[in-house]
Amino acid sequence: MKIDPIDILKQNDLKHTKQRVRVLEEIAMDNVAISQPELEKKLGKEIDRVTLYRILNVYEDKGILHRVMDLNGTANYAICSSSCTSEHHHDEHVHFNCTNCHKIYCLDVTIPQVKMPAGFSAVALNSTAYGVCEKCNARVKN
Amino acid sequence: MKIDPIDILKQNDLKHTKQRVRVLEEIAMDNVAISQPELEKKLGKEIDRVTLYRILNVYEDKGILHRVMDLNGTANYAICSSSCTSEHHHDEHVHFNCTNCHKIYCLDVTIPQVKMPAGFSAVALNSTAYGVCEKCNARVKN
DNA sequence: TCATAAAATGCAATGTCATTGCATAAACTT
DNA sequence: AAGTTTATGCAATGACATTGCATTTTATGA
Repeated sequence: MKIDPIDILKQNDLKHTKQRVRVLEEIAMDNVAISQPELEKKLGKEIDRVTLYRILNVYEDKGILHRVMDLNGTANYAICSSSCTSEHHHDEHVHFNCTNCHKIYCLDVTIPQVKMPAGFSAVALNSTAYGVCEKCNARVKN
Repeated sequence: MKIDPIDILKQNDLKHTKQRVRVLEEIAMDNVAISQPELEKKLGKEIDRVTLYRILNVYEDKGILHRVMDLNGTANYAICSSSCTSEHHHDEHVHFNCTNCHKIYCLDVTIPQVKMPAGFSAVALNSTAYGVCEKCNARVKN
């Protein structure tokens, strides 16, 4: 999937600023979700802390990014599939949270449906696996 | 399942203090996970903020409680099944996070196993459904 | 039961992280 | 190009968690 930050901004009626473009570029870099602290480390020289928060919030509201919480309650962000809108976030894939490098991967694995008990109506289902990721496993072996 | 706070403390080599007992009592009250802020609201008069944090941490370390993060990154705590130890948390049931009352339920539904991509080794799998819970659904209908 | 040692508690201070208000700067419109 | 609207950056504030230390409480053994 090709990501064009400028297209995304236009489609969502957002003004085109270099900060917003940079954030999208950074998050689209690979298929892992990136945490707010990491983003801040990478973009801190170019973008103010506050602006970063605001951009991330706008993107989440618009359905451009989805937010995943890791075990420490830190927010991680990844590009949403194209079907997400501000009304509906479809985030129906399994996440993988590496306990070594703390990266969160969006796996290409759909979440198996589970039966809810009577009275409970679910609108979304999240699933996160914890363990050691590809890269960290490789690093140990070699 | 019957919960006896004093037994639990003995089994885990923890000193018997009234604060520790109160925390366990409060969390064992129903089958939903309770958040740190809620606990603080309920116990704030009896227990100092800091002590509460420390107790929760000890309980988590010992495998007495497990911690679930909600969408806002707030920690929620629930009594662990008896098989949890400080080395291994088995938390292999689906959680239900009510978007109305924000309670987190531990459902009696085991998480379906999912296949990991090559290279990824998972040691734990968490699953959380979001929606409206039993009680909130009932409240709307009547 | 009392004295002692070990540990938990409460308070104050510190640290981290997120949010708000406002002046300035940048982007879209005509 | 000028004016309006919106985003940005900075400073201040607010919410939340952690650490150090003095005091209190619990467990142990005479």
